[in-house]
Amino acid sequence: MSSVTDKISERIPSAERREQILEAASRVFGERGYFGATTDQIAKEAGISQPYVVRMFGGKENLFVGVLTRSLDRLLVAFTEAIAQWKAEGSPAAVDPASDVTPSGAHGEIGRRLGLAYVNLIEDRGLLLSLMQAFSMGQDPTIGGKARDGFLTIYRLLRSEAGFTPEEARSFLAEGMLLNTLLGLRLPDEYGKDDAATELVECTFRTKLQLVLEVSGDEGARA
Amino acid sequence: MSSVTDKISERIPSAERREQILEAASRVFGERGYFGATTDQIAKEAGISQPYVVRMFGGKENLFVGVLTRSLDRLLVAFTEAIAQWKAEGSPAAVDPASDVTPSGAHGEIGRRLGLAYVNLIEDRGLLLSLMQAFSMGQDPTIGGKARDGFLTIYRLLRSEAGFTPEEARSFLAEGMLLNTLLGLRLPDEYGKDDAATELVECTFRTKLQLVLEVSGDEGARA
DNA sequence: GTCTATAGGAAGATAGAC
DNA sequence: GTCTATCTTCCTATAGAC
Repeated sequence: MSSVTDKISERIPSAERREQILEAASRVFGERGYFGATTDQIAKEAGISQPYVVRMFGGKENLFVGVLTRSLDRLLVAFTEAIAQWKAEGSPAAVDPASDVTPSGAHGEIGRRLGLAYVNLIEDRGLLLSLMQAFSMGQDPTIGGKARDGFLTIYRLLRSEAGFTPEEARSFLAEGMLLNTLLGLRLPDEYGKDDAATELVECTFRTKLQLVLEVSGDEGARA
Repeated sequence: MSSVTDKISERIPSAERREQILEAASRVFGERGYFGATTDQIAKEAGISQPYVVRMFGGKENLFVGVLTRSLDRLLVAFTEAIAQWKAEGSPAAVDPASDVTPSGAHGEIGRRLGLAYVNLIEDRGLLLSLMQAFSMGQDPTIGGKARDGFLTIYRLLRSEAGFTPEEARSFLAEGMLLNTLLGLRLPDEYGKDDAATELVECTFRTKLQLVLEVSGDEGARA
């Protein structure tokens, strides 16, 4: 059996190893970005050697694309499920545009469900942060295209499946991008330490405050 | 007089040179992020040698902090001016909270003015993108703190000077973060090429479409 | 104030053994 | 499937001349 001090990792199927690496990479890329992250940090996080990481994915860029693809897939799945469930429970067929004016952010019940599904993704440490990192790389020849595609796929899903108007979709995405930004800033770590930070975090994460603070704390402890 | 092919740059006051470097750095950091940008790229962009960039700021990190500070200053100035002008023209002393429910995003006239001031900052190529990059570096011991401070300063300004409620401030910031994200994704470059991209860009930048497309195009041409 | 030369140190990738 | 050793490239920072 393998002990913690073994230098050579247990021999496991490559598919499984691949997934481990993607998870580790998601966290490290999320923390430090594409350029800031090193394949060595990712390897250590995954408990294997640096060359193995590179060999498995054929290079750092491919690995990042893998992480991005995985993150987008999970996000799409989460949204698709939320929409399916909403429809199954009998969604208001079509909202009268004129009456669809709610105080903060418009979009009704489906908006609330999608928002919750989004916040729940924080549990997958690194997912939203990796996405955010990718979304700042539009200029990159390889990554930029994938990032735009993914973002637009989400937009189309909101428009056609969730029935959002362009305004509603924009507003919903905006909330998501703010959430990403607060995570990127590590503002949840300031909760209780700074009045403005506390108010803003509370106001943004109301529904899931506990989750956010726990996850944020974990990350702080490891760094 | 100096010709374009001169190897040695014109001798100019250090304050002026400093500003040139900050401008160049703002663009490069905005494009590639803190880790992705190299001091050499910045030097080339500024038309001077790499060691001079380092010497002038004492290191890459200090340079980034300089860029961040400059960006935040300009943003604060723009907002402060917009608020001052709004107040001078006789702002509705205090909005009745119950009636302050507008279709897309709440916040009334002052929100529109601040939003316009924000979009206008796109003209300073690199400013918003550098900010966005900084906002994803909360984990960095040096930069993270400055970034959080800056973000919270904006938040406090919105709350106390512009009279926003927490909800309004959050909603306003969210719109800003979406705008940053679209710029980071280079989505304006897709305008007219993809239906979803066109719709979203149009919907987000309505007031300033022309400006956005021009600036975005410029960047594309240089890359 | 500005440069050239270069030291010193990562970091990504490859070769090859087990 | 996984590692050790190492090549090569690139980058920040320093030294020192003009």
